[in-house]
Amino acid sequence: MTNEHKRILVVDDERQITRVLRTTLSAQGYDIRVANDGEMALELMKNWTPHVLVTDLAMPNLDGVDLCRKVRKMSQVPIIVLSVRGQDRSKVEALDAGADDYVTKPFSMNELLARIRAQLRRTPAAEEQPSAITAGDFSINLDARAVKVVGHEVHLTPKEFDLLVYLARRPGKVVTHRTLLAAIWGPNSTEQPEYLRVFVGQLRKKIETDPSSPKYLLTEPWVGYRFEPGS
Amino acid sequence: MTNEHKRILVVDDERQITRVLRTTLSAQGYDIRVANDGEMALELMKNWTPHVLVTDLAMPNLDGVDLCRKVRKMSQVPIIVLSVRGQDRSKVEALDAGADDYVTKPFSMNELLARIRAQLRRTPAAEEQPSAITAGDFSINLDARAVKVVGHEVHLTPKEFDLLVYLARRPGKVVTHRTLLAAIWGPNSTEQPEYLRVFVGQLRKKIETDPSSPKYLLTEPWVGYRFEPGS
DNA sequence: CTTATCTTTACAAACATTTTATGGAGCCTT
DNA sequence: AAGGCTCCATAAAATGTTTGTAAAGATAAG
Repeated sequence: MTNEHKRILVVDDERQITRVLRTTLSAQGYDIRVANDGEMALELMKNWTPHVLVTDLAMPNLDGVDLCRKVRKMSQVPIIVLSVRGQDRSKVEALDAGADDYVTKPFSMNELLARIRAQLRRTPAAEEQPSAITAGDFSINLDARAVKVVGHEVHLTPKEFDLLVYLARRPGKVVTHRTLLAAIWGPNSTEQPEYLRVFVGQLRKKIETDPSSPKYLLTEPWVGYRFEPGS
Repeated sequence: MTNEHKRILVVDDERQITRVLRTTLSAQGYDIRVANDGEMALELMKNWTPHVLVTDLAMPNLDGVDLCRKVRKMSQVPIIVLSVRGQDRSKVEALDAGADDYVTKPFSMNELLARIRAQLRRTPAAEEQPSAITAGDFSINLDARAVKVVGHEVHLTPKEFDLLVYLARRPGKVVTHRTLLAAIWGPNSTEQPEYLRVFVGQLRKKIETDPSSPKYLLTEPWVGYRFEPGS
């Protein structure tokens, strides 16, 4: 099994830790994203649906235990908790809150990697879980490839769908033409930005109420496009 | 959730340990059986199919790592390894051999109990495959390989049946051509998507009221097919 | 040998994508 | 302020691929 396309969300407020984890895990071929607190992690969960979540216990805003509880309400993703606290009370609390594993800091990176592999191994059916992106007016069911805008279902062609999903996973962020072309049409097609305009236009016709003054799929002149999920 | 009827197999050659575990786990309401080495554990596995396996690493006859490997060939039961060895090498080896968790001795009983709960939580009813699928207008008897659509029985050939069942198990989800071909015709046949069209056509002739505008077996152009059970 | 099933082939229709063309909006130079 | 330039939006034609369907050949079971 390759690690590619396996997404791991790392949650920790200490930059030191997140930097090391990002580097090491990326080197293993995993797809990594980092959140600095629980709130941020929950936001990311909605659009990015990682295959494993690795989180610290002590954090500002929303601590690890509460994060576990909230995540469990929306997902079965395996959770590995990292913490300096070695008492059983902490461990029991975290595990009963929904965590699947608890590793005490300082820990060996090899051990963490093995534990991640063990968690990934248990969920080959990860594909079976309905994955969806819900944000603002949008609800995108990745399995059914169905898109709903304010409750109204629209049908998209493959490229349109890929384009929307790519943007919807990065709400509010400007994505350059180059990046979009590379993401949807492959890295060799970054020279002709022609299609992009056409497809953005078609997508707008399907998802916008008034395609001539877009609300969701915005143009960032000279740079690229940006997706705003609305309300 | 009650712990009753949850079976835990404890494997350790030290009577001291097994006695404590048996007492504590039984007090929690679990159903316990003990094996004193790996061989014995494998024997027991065949007839008793525990919900969790807790095993020591160092054992006569068949050690913990080998036990993991052998168990994994026949079962997906969660395995928790107990060991005095705290080096990452041991941990990595055991986890990669199929263990789901690794606890270093001495350990707190509360922690072990929490880890057992965490493992049990992940496997609710994963095992049982229903012998029939009923959804919407369809009723599929997997044993008899018989299909009824709105009460009307239809006869399907083996491949047609396999195709329908594969799709019906994932209602609403788009299944790619590649996946379908691999599932029905074997992983080597993903290059010739010819049959698929033909079989989908035949299946439609048999299950759809109007095959030219399908209602149940839908095409997702450029992607694959999708099954909707109707009403 | 007959029958049921599976495989292969061929072609028109349906569809997504790519290409091309046109008009407009904003920015810079003069 | 006017012209030239680039970038953006849109429509529509051209291209190429995928899909539905029928039917003929191949294979296996009884």
